[in-house]
Amino acid sequence: MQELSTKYNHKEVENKWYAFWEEKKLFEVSSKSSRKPYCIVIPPPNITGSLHMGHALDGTLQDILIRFRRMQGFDALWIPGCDHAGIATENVIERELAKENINKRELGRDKLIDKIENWKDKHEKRIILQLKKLGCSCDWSRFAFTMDEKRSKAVKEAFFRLFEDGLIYKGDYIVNWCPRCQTALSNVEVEYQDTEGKLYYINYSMSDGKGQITVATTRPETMLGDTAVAVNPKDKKYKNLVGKILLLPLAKREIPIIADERVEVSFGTGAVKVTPAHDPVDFEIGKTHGLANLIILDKEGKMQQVPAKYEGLDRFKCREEIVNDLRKEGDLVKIDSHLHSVGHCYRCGTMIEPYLSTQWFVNIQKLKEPAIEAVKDGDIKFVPERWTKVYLNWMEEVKDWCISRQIWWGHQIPVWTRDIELPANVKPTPVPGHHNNAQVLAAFRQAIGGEWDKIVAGSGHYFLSIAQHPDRSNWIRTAVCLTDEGTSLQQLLESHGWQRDTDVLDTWFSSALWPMSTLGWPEDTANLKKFYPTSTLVTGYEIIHFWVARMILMGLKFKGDVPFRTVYIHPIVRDKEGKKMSKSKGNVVDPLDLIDTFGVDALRMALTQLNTGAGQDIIFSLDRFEGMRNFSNKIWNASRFILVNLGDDFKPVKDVYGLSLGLDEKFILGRIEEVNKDVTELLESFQFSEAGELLFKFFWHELCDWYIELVKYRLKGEEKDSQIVKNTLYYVLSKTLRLLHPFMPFITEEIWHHLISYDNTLSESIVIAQWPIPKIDKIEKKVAEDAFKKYEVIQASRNLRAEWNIKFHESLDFIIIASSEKEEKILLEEKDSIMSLINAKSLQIQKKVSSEGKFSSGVTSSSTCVYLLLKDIDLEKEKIRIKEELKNLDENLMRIEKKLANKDFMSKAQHSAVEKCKSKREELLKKKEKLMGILKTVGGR
RNA sequence: GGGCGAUUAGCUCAGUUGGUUAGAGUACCACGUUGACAUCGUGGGGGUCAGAGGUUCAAAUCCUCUAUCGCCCA
Repeated sequence: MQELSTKYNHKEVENKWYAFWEEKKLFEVSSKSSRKPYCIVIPPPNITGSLHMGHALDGTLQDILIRFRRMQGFDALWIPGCDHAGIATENVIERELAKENINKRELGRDKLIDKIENWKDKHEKRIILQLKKLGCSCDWSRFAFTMDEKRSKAVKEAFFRLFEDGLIYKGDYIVNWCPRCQTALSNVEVEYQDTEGKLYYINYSMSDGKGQITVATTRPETMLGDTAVAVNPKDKKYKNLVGKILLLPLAKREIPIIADERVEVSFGTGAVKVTPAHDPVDFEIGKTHGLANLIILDKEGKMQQVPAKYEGLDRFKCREEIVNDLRKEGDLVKIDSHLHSVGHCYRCGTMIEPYLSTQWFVNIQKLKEPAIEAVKDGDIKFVPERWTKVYLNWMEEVKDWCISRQIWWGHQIPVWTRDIELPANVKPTPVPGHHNNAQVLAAFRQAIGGEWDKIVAGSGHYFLSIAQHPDRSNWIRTAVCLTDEGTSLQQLLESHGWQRDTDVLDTWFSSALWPMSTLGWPEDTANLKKFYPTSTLVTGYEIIHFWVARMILMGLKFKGDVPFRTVYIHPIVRDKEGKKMSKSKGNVVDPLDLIDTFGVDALRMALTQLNTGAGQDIIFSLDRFEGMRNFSNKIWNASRFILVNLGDDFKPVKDVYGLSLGLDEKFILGRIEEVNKDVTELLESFQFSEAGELLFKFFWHELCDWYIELVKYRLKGEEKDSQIVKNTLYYVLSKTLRLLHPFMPFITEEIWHHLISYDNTLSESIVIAQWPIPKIDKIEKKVAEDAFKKYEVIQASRNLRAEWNIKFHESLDFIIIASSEKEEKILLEEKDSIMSLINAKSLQIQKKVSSEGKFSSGVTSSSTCVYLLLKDIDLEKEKIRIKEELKNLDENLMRIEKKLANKDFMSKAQHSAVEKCKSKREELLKKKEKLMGILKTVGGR
């Protein structure tokens, strides 16, 4: 037996085992094995960042599940990977370029992508390293990236099929535009701040000069783009005005008054201006009412297509001008101050501009039904259940998914378009997607010089969509979607004037395919057959919409089956003030720092316990990490104690239950079987914190505080007895280590390797050790009851020592009077171990004590009396002490008597509740009697 | 505006379908280094379960309202 340090040194231990696991390929899973599949795909961290506490929690929970299932004998496959985070990544690189005064447009698309790829390789390595540091047992041979070849293939295939089915279309959409960064922002990149703004009340006059209506707006400059004024149809004060025509001030353009339910009656005057091209709600209203979209701002936020006076003005400057002019014309009624939430660019802080642009969409309305049914029918289960509602609410009201982004880093949309003029006598097909209109097709063929057939002959997979040109009659817009890039078909198309769309797809488009694409889809692979649907998805609630929902939509569409059976939703880790951690706030905690300080096992255990059942957000606090570091040390030292005491020659028996076990053995063995059963059930039902806490309590407060303390003296005693103790310790430790392993993989592996020296049938790594099977038939309720009687006597004795401030090393004389024959028998049998734990010089177990004795006394819950003999006892103090206890007991007793005196309780309460109450009363009465007796001998009444 | 959730010890949090004297980690107090562990041991103090009503024999737990805080969607 080598020397073991008295302190657990996590750094030494952690460094060696991950390399060992990798070398032995313990995490790699084959699709050919016949074992049952259990599969998790990682929610891909994005390569812009390093891992934060959220990832640490996410990774820990997934790893617990995977390690648990692997030990249970499943083919437990955890597929790792990263996503390319289009906008965020491109922006990081752009910022780096900006430092060198380079603009991405000068650099060009290809060179920018080269730069990003270099950067990506570096960051991807770092993320992998971090996941390994966390102990994540992923199958690294299957590492996937959303833009690698296989995943790209999946993206193209999915896009093609959706396009072919007419589920992808191009349309107008209001995006969040940053006039400074010159790009559209995704919703998550917009930060909303409550801002003290102004509410302007403006009079719009009727075109016939009869009357007017007052509208309220926070952005008067956009009035130049107004195409209507809207009121709520339920609003009585405007009922008669709906349908009337107004003359827009300053622009002097005629616009109608319309009625729409989306108008809030209580906002301003209840009448609002409608600027469809510059406000998301107005855009929706405009669509309903067929209003024109007037785009009056350019990409830099300057006015355009407005009266010459305002043309080219910055939006804020223009606001001043407009307000002045309205005032001059007498159309400005008043200006109120107004608090509202305004979106700002998360990178540069510029106020974002809702901006109308043409984007690609997936028609979700046609896909969502099965995604709703799957969850309603229980094909997919959310844990905790309450997230089901969040998912369903969103899915039921889902809008079509805007999948295009005006950036370069991502999957470029595989569509080539060309506009073609038709002969005057042919009418274009109005609906896109139908290229079976013979007349149009014929005309189309003719229009491109009869070369179409030549172009497409034997040139692979394509889909041609023809639609009427949006602006020119008698023109068509053709769009060809391809499944492959760099083909001869692509070259031919391009040489014939087709141009590829420059947009790229939303990162979530590729992530949505992740559970399939990581298993090889669209190929019909053995992996896909074995592991799809995957078992569990573990992720935070903030991406239920972004990701979980879309994976379900895509899985059902392309595989006809859900992507996973269970979605485990965990909370967000917040800082100590409850704020979300973010780089810009500077409140992030780096898990690697915590690992360095406390050890990764402590970090994992702490996160597990903080991730409580209710799914409450986790408020970061160091206490728990410290506590779990201490726990690691406790495990280390208890194991060290056991190993040292087993000695070098120990050989475990085959069946510990075949030995003649004492009460303490029976108790601790019964408990480990129980814990074994409970931890298994808890993990199967995703109750991570409960499982972790149970193991913590068992190890520290049952195994260490009781069993190990009780048997210390026996290890030095008679050989036959010490063998029983050693075998029990060995058995319990070996089971506990395996139960702890999913939570604390490193320390358990380290100790496991010490156990291997005693038993060469143990697996070469705890990673692949069999999950222990609880021997439920060995759990005896009576054993626990008996053991508790003994432990209570010990506690009572310790209590007395503490009351009189007597140090433990002072050996003392004790007398016990058992409350029953049965208990007396137990205590007699257990006398030696009781004496060792209370450091008794002598211990008499007798029927009664002499009334002249000088002792301090305590009574256990079963009314066994423990007497500590003292030479110089302060009888007054002892009296007060006993009286105090009696008072306490009386209060208790009164409460119970009151209950039992209540007729309603006796007649209506469950029988078991009444019985429990009665036996409690008996217990207390008996105890009271003993205490009274003691009080009498002390001389008090 | 719609929805979801929270409020329990100084701090961070548990508390399954109502029935314990309401628990844990941490902090605090007293005593203790007895060879597994001071990252420890033994013992202890500390809570009107946000507030008000209600249902019930019985409420931290179920219902309603109020207050405060947080999140999501619009």
